[in-house]
Parts: sequence; C-alpha cells; structure tokens
Amino acid sequence: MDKIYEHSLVEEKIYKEWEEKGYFKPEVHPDGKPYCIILPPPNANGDLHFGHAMFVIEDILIRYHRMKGEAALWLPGTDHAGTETQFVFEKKLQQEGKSRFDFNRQELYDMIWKYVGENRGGIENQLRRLGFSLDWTREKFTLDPDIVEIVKQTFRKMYDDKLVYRDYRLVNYCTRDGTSFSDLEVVHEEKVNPLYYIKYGPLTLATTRPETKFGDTAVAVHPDDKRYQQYIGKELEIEDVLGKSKIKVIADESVDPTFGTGVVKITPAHDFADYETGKRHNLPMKQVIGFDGKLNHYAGKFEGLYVKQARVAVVEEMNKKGLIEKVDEKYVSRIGVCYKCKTVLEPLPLEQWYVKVGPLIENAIKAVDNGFTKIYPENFVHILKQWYAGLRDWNISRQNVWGIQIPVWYEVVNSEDFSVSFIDSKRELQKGTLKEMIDKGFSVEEIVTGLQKVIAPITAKIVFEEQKEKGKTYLPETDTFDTWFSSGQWPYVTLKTAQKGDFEKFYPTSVMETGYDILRAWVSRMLMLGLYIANGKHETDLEKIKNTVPFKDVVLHGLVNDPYGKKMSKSKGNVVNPLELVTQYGADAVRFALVYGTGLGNDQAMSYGKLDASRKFTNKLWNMARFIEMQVKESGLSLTEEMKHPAAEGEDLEMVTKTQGLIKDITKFIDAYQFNLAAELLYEFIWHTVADKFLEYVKVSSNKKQSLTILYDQVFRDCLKLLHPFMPFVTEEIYQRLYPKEAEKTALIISSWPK
RNA sequence: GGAGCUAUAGCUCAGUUGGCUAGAGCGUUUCAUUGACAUUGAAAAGGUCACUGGUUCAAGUCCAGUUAGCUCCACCA
Repeated sequence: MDKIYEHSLVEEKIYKEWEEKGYFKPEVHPDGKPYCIILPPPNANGDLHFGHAMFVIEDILIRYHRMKGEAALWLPGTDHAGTETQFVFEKKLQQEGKSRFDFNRQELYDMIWKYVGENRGGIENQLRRLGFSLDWTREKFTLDPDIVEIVKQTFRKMYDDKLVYRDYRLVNYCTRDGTSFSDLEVVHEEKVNPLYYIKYGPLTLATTRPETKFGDTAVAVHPDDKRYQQYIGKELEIEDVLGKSKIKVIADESVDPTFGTGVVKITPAHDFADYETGKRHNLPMKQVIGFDGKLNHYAGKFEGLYVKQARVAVVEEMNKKGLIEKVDEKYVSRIGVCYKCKTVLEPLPLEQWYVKVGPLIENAIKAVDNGFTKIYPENFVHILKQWYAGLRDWNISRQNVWGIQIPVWYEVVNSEDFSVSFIDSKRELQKGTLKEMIDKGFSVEEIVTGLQKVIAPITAKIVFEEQKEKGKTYLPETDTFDTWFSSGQWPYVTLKTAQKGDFEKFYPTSVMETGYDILRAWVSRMLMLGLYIANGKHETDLEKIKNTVPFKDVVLHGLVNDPYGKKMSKSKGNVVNPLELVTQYGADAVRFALVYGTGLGNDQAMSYGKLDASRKFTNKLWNMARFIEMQVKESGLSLTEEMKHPAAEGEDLEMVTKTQGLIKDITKFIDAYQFNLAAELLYEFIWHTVADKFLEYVKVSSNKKQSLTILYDQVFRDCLKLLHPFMPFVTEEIYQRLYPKEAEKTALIISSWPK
C-alpha cells in the first residue's frame, strides 16, 4: 500500500466496479424489505451547486439500509424546471441576437430539449463523482413521455372531480418573461415609490400608481369616515388628464381612513386589493395595461408607453393641469418582482387554470397529524401547517413553452373572442383576434401549426382531445403546467414508470430528503397530489390515506453557504462547484465534512477547515490499514484465511466491548437521522480510541497475536463497515485490500451491517 | 403584521427523551517522534453555555420573558 491515500486513483475505479456489478440496484437483495428514496430531481438547466452535495444524507441512508440486507432503491432523475430553464435558454438566444418570438412552440421546445439533454449528462457525472449509489437503470426525467402522460391524466381526473377549474382573475405577470406566477414565486422588494396626492374633483387621494388611473372604475372611502359621508354613492364629475370624466364614490371597509387622505382609487384590473373590492361592489374591470407591459387605447395619448414611462408622462401632464396636490417622494413600499429577472410584476387579469386546494390540504394535514408522514426536524410541521392554513387556490398555468402543455382544447364559437399569436408560413409573427387572422387569409391549420399563444375567453367550452367533434373548430390551450404540478407527483410517476412492479413494491417511499427551502413549494405539493393520485380520487378514509402517502418520513437539511456564511449565488460570484472540491479533497472528505458538525436542518458555512480535517481522516484510516497489513504479514497471520476468534481478555476484551457499543450508537444515530452525531463519534472513536490507544497497545501487547487478531478481524472491519455509508470509497478500497477473500464474495458496499 | 431559527472556547460549530467534571476542528503554547500516518503523538491554556426569572434532587438542555442577529411568510393604496 502507498504511504499516502490517493483518492484520485481509487474513486473512479471503485464507482465503475460498483455500477457494473449492479450493486446500486435493489435487486442485490431480492428478498429484502423494500426501502426507497427518490432523489429530488435537480434542475436540468445547469451544473449542480454545492447544496446538492447534501444528497449525501440520502446516500448514507441508502447504503446503511442496503448493508442491512434491505432492497434499497435510490431513484435518480432530473426536472425540466419550466420557467427557470426557459429563462436561461432565452438569455442564450438573446446573446445570439434572437428571441422566442422568432420561433413557434415546437421549434422552441426542440431547441430547449437539445440544450437540456447536454446539461443532464453533466449533472449525472457530478452525482457519480460524489459516490452516490443511485440506480441509474431507473433514471427518469419529468418530460419523459410516460410521465407526461400520467401528469395529463392527473389533470383530467382532477377536472372531472372539479379539483381544477379555469378562472379569469388577476395574476402576477412578468411582462419580460411573458408568464404568470403562483403567489409563492413572487419576490417582494422594498423600493422607493413616490406617493402622489391627486385631485379627483372635490376629493384628493394618494396613490403610487397614477398611470393606472385610466383603469379606475370607482373611488372608495371608509363607510364611517365622517369627512366623506356626503359623497358616498354619488357620481363625481372630475377634471382629468384626458379631459372631463365621471367616477363613482363607494364605501368599503377595507379602506384605511388613516392612510393618505382616506380616499383610494379602485382599479380592479391592476391591483389585487382593488380586484377584491371591485368584486364586492360589482365594478367593471378595465384593463389598461397589456401583457406587453404597455398602456393600451384607454390611455388615450399615453397609449404605447411602458408603465414606467407612462407614470412620468402622466404625472407631468397632471402637474401642468394642477391636479397634483403634493408628492411624498420618499415613500417606501414593497412591490412584487419576478424571482428570475427582477422585473416589477404587473397584476393583470388573465384566464388561468387553478387547483382547488381545500380538499387536498385537508388530507395532507391528516397525514401529518396522524404521523403517517413524519417531518424531521419537527418544527417544520408548524411551518408546513401554517402555510397550508393560509393557502389560496393554486395557479398552475404558465405561459411557457418549456413544460407539459395543459391538455385541453377550446371550442371556437365566435372567432372574435379568441386572440392568437403565431409564426406564419413566411416566418412572420402574426397577432390579433382569430377573426382578423382568418380575414387575412390564414387557415386555422396554419395558425395552429405556428402557434405561440392562444387566449380563449373564459366562457369557451372546454374539451379533451378525443371529445372534439367533427365540423367544429378548436384551438388548443397553449399554457403549460407550473413545474411544481408535475414534480409534485414525482414519487408516484417515477415508481409507476421506472420498472414494472416498482410502484407496488416501493410506494409509499421511505424517506423524502431535501432542503427545507423547498418544503412549501415541493414537499407540500407532493403530499397534496400524492395522496390524491395514489387513491385515484379524493379519499377521506384514514387507513387509505396512511397507505398512500408519498413518503413516510421527510428529512430536511439546511443550506450550505459560502465560507463567510453568505448565501451562494451566481450573481454574487461565490458559487463553489462541488467537483472542484471532490478533485482536491476526495469525495469521501467532501461528504464527511458536510455531515460532520452540523445538526439536521441547520445551515452551515462551507468550511475549508472541516474539509482538511476530513481529508486527513481518510489518510489516517489508510495508514491504520497499512499498519495492520504489515503487522499481519509480519506475525504470520493470513490475510486470506478466515480466522478463529480467540477468547478476548483484558485490554482486548475491553476493545471488543467498546466496539460493540459503537455499533449500537451509530445504528441508533442513523435511525434517528442524527448524522452529525454518527460522524463525530466515528471520527473520535476510530482516531482516538482505535488508532491512538488500541493500535499502540497492540505494538506492545504481551499476547500480540491475539490483540492483532482482535484489531484486524473484529474492531477494524466493523469500523470500516460503520464508516462506509459516510466514506464509501476509502473504506471499500481498504476492505478489498485487507479482506480479499471476503471481498471476493461480497464487496463492502453489499456486505452486512455489524451487529 | 405573523412565524421559525440562532446566541456555547480566539474563530467555525457539535452537544435531540434533563445527569456535563461542557466537547470537536482550526488557531495558540510546551514537549516528543521519522514513526503505519502529505506528519503524528503526549500535554496545556482558553467558556458565569446572550440576559432575567421559573420548574426540578439536578438545567447548556424544559417553561416564561428580555436583548441581538439571521431566515421565511403575508402584504394596503
């Protein structure tokens, strides 16, 4: 054996051997108890970041259960990550001087497919380099045809069960990315937004958004506000930027009399609160901002200006006309921005698909309350339930191409009600109502072929593919599902499609291990959707809920930050590629450093100190093995023959007893998801009890042969096994060298867990 | 506005049914050693476990409150 452990000579060779011999497949223990973890699918749009290395926790669990003789399945996969991937890809297009408006849906989809295909290989390579014992023969992708089919069926079922519906309401819309978002995806930023006090006839009101005034359909005051009693219910005639106009005064409880002047303009089409107020008072919705972020014809001479420009222009005009009483220039408010591109989101009215969350949440909470799904650390139960409690219906429509198209068609009765955009056969972008396009001479077929986007009226009749009747005209829904709608079904769809019989054997899965940051976005959705699809319907029977949870345990790890404790992000330039560290320190050291010294669910700062200590530990282990090998040869013991266990006594017996205690402790810690304690104890025991004390004792023992045998044949082998889930490469390499005869039969990875 | 997390050695952090004489890594100091070990070993210094109360035979650990930092959620013009 070399004097120094050289991970670069070992890791690739060992991983290849494991994989080729099929050790990652649950079939190595065909009769074992099923144990299953589904890998949280990384986004297939780039490299893994360092946080992904935390999947080591899953590998520890899988290796441990595999060694216990269970049929352990760790199923890999990647996620198409609709909005994010399209964002990344469009940036790339932009660099080439193109945009998505140059392509029809199919062309764009095919291009992204190719791009993503290239990325997926890189991700797989990273996961292998970290030593993850994933069953690659079962790898899945969220856009695999069989998965897409199931996701569409789920939607269909939910439609029949009235758990999804289409509605026309305000959505958070990014005019740059051209898509809406769910509430969860909106990021709020604090910004200085001047507060303008504007005269509306005899009244003055305060607003940060004067440019939306063209969409006002009322002004509101609090019903008890004494200052304005004489106006309630009246229609005011006011002088406005576009000349004289009329506006109604309503009374609504939601108005805060202490804010501004106690008067507020109501713009139902462009403000969430106003939308609600508008519904209570039956106010018309007047959309003055388009999906391109520009003002439309209602804005008169301001038509065509972007919101930002329009605000300046409108204020200027109002100043000229003396309509502005005062301006609070320093007013700070929090506004929603796009989580990807940081563009200010516009609340815009749009026809969208929603999931009715009530019944699904009810069952998810039952699963958690009854302990059918347990969450570690426990405090996340409260976070989850609190989120469920305030959850509104879930907008699952995304105006993206990259994703699973919502599988419905709309019957065209009046072609004036439909607006379309498409690339015609001459590769020109066409936009307008369906009627205008047909009048221009385009056939419906040509339109559908080059389609980019259809907006169907909320009243349109909805049919599925096979329900289309001959002689009628239909346009497809162009929106795709929110990525979380498909990944929310991940445990179900993967096991249904990976290999025949997997679902029956492995569902419900044993553990879902992921970062706590996606508890709401992902784990919560898997619980909601998983219970529903596994039962095929909304089920209230507790026994059925128990048997259909997508996972029995949820284990949440913390974030890995940069060495200074700051969140790693591309924009800050402090992202560390896990592969660089694996190359430098070895996979075992990287894995160990991530687990050592961090309690479950706590964030950690990446630490070069811990990496170094871990790497030294691999070297220590290596040299312990080297010492044992030499001693065994010197003393005439055999490396190939099974030894007879001598009756231990004295120091030897004590060592055996201590090792047995260690086995109990490590087993207990892993079962309780206390990986840090297991790692710390192993480090302490192997280095300071075995190496510093017992190994030194063996050198001077009066019965050296017996002491050495205890060390070689009991203590050290057990240590290797206990350490293997944490440091798989170095332990396997040592095992094969030190115990060649056993290793010939069963590699360490599939050997038995010590008892 | 609501919730959660964190506060322990110079630094980074463990310490999960209360039993601690409070630990690790790195750093610091002293000594030893070419040894199985890009060293490693033996030892040392260093902590009123944020603060104040409470429960208990016993509190770093449980409870209440205070302070500070971080994070998340909801978002009113």
